[in-house]
Amino acid sequence: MEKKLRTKDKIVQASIELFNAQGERQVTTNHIAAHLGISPGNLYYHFRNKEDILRHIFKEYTRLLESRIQPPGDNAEALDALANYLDVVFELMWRFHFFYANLPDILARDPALHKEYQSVQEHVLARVIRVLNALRQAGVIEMPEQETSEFAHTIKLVVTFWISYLKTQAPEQIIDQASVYQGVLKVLLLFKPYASPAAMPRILQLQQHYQRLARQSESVSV
Amino acid sequence: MEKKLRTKDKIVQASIELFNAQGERQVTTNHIAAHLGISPGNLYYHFRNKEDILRHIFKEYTRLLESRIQPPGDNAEALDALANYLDVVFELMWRFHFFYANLPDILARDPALHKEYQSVQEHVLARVIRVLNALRQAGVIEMPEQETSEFAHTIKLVVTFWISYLKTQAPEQIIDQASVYQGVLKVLLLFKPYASPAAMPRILQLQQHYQRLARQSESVSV
DNA sequence: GTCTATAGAAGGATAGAC
DNA sequence: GTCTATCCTTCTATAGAC
Repeated sequence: MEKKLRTKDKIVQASIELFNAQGERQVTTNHIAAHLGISPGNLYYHFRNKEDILRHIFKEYTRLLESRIQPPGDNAEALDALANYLDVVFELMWRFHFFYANLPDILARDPALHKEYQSVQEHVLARVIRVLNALRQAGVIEMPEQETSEFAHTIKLVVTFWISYLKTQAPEQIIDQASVYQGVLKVLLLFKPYASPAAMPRILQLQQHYQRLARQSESVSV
Repeated sequence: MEKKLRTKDKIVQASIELFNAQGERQVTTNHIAAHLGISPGNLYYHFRNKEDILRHIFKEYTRLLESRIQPPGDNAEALDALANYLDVVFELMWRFHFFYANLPDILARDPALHKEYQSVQEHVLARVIRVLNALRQAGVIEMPEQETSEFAHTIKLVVTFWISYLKTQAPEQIIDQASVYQGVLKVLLLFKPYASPAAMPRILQLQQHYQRLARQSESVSV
């Protein structure tokens, strides 16, 4: 929240910016330093190497994820929990989209980061399963209980690689916030065939909500 | 089919092998040359650069894809067309899994290859839509017509990034043929909620077929 | 904390002899 | 067609002065 950032924080913020704009692989430590008007030596005073920067970025990502997602105890309304999950996940996906654009590559280069990522993903999977079970119990979806876990994996796959899919389909890598939100619609589509007739209006309402957010983007008509 | 391969073909074959085993990014032109016991200079006599090799590999991939997939006119049985699509796509995915393991990265480095890939993908999308329409007309699935295209994209996304998902989830990148076939099961799961009661037995039968192929792998229990 | 200068390593690619 | 030798470029990372 402070206006004055220490150099270390400025490096993290500039890295996120540059990675998102040009791709993580394209941006070197020298580029980051030049962008900030500092020397490479100074950057290496604050971080051991580029992986070290990436780990800090991931920590920041995790911190935001955990702070924004609804606490598990909050049983207000099953569909609200789903919307909250989608809101949080896709907004962070937009803010850190460089990470999702080349996930296997980034993880393969740093086993320590890969481990951390997996540990976070276990929590995410558990949360998705919890949301699905709540939706079943609330009568929103009709889904065999033994399919829940598999379905949760499918959701996670679609969410995680939506950005990558966009990049492989689009002629240029024009990823904007609206195109990211088209991914939410893809996830909702997965739910639709499971929706109970009674819950259909609410699902359609949710769909329209995200359609508005995704509208601005004509980049990909998928 | 010939036993004697020209050096150029040997380079392509060795590249596929090494890329699959160690990842495309990790394998340099020098590695490829050394593996074949030839000089780097010799390799560069046959190929302008590494991208040139990758383009040749992709051409080989495309050739196999088109030669094995059922011709569109063949209206024998809608579910057979689906099985044929899954068989061909996942078998080739296994043989060229390095390509799928880092698709956005590989495509981002070579705009020409990206264009070719997109052109092939358009054909694939059209084929998937044709299969879906055939399944609807045969009464195998019940799906609103206006959802078909979106659903086809979802299938393509899940297929394309199944390998990447495996790599992000598994502790080590142990991709074997059985784990690749678990992706077929994920795709079938997408179909299940749309299956008409009458067709369910056939779908389950297909599911069991691929479960046998996927059985050997305990690497990931997703 | 920050800078300048530079070492060091890796990979891609080419020249020229055979 | 193939080899040896080598250059060029890019990037990471460190040493040492301020």
